[in-house]
Amino acid sequence: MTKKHYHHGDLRRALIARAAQIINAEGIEALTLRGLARDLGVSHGAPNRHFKNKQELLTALATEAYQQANEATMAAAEKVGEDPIVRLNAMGRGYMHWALDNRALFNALNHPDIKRSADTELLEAMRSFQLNVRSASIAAQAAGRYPDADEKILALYNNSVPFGAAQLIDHDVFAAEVDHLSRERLISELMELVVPLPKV
Amino acid sequence: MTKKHYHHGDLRRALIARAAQIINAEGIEALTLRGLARDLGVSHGAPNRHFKNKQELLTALATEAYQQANEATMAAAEKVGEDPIVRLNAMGRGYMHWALDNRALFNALNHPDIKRSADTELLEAMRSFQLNVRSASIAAQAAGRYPDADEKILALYNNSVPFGAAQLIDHDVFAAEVDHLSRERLISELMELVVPLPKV
DNA sequence: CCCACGATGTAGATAATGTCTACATTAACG
DNA sequence: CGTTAATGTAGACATTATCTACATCGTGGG
Repeated sequence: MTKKHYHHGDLRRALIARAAQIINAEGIEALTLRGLARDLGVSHGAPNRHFKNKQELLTALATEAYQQANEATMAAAEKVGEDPIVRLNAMGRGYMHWALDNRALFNALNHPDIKRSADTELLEAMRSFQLNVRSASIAAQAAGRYPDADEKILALYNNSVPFGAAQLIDHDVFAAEVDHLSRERLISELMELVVPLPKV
Repeated sequence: MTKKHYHHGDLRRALIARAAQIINAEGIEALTLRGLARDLGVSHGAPNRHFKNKQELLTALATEAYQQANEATMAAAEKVGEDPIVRLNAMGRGYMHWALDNRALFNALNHPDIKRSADTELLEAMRSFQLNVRSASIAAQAAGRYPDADEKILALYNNSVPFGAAQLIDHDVFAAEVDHLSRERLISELMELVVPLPKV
């Protein structure tokens, strides 16, 4: 058996990971620092060494989530090449896939109580993601998509669909739909409504 | 001064109203039953007469929110007459206006921790709202909007934009945009991207 | 008219939590 | 190899959710 270290090794990371699980499975109200400590086999005060309070833990969790979402979204764009319209479409799909594959983090990212107490690092992560989406939106507009629309409204629109749809699916409002259509097809057809791909 | 009644009068309603304020102002973690009791000048045990536990209060709050959102959305449709496409557009705008005018309730409605513990009444309110949106979506499709799209995906799409956009605006991600464009114009132009109104 | 009874509010107890503080152990590094 | 900062422990305290026994109210049947 693994010997008991006085020091955990990477308690900070373990706390964040376990917190994501709990929030996803039982909600933020069921998340307790003492419970986390118990689950990880450390004393109830240990988490305080890494997070001054519960809010700080939640903020760290959201930051992690934003960074992952950003990476997944941009990676999806890189895969499809240069066409700005194809890229924007791919970003929406990439975001949705990430959201549905990482529901715990996705929920953290959207949690109103987490955003409320954002620190500098989280704000930076949010800003970075927003900038990427906005740039892609502007590039697609330059390539001929909705040339007359207000740039800011277009960016809001582009955000809203993957963001809103992933939540609606996650919250089971559209659970039946996801059962019948394959998820891949659902996401593709949905994004086709927002950013139609050029006919080849 | 008002005399102190032993009985509050309508404590249940007062609790829900105050809870909405707290959640909106300080988050769900700051909401305590004892705090509510203090604010309303009753003993710490009084809320238990109306809600067996905190979850039950939150569920009641979300039910109220869904009913209001439903009413506001359908009232907006009624105002614009019979054309299904005009109605669908109006519903999106009506929903967004309600959401931004009632942020406390809107947040309750979207709160992942509230949906988790939905009871029969809340599920019914959610279902009713979904049915209304879906019917409107189908009617618009019959009137020629996206005739070839899958009906379920279309409904998801129609939901996602007002739902996602209202949250993005509320969470301050797009706060700057709302300052510069008037809210009315923002909502109209956004919905015009989703459900273009017929040229007159 | 009144009064018994259900609805509503009160007060105390208990277990659990967040967070603080003083102390213990360890790892890293000159 | 020893010092020091990082990390973990244990106990204290105020606050909370929730239960239970009791108090007060108002209302409808007699």
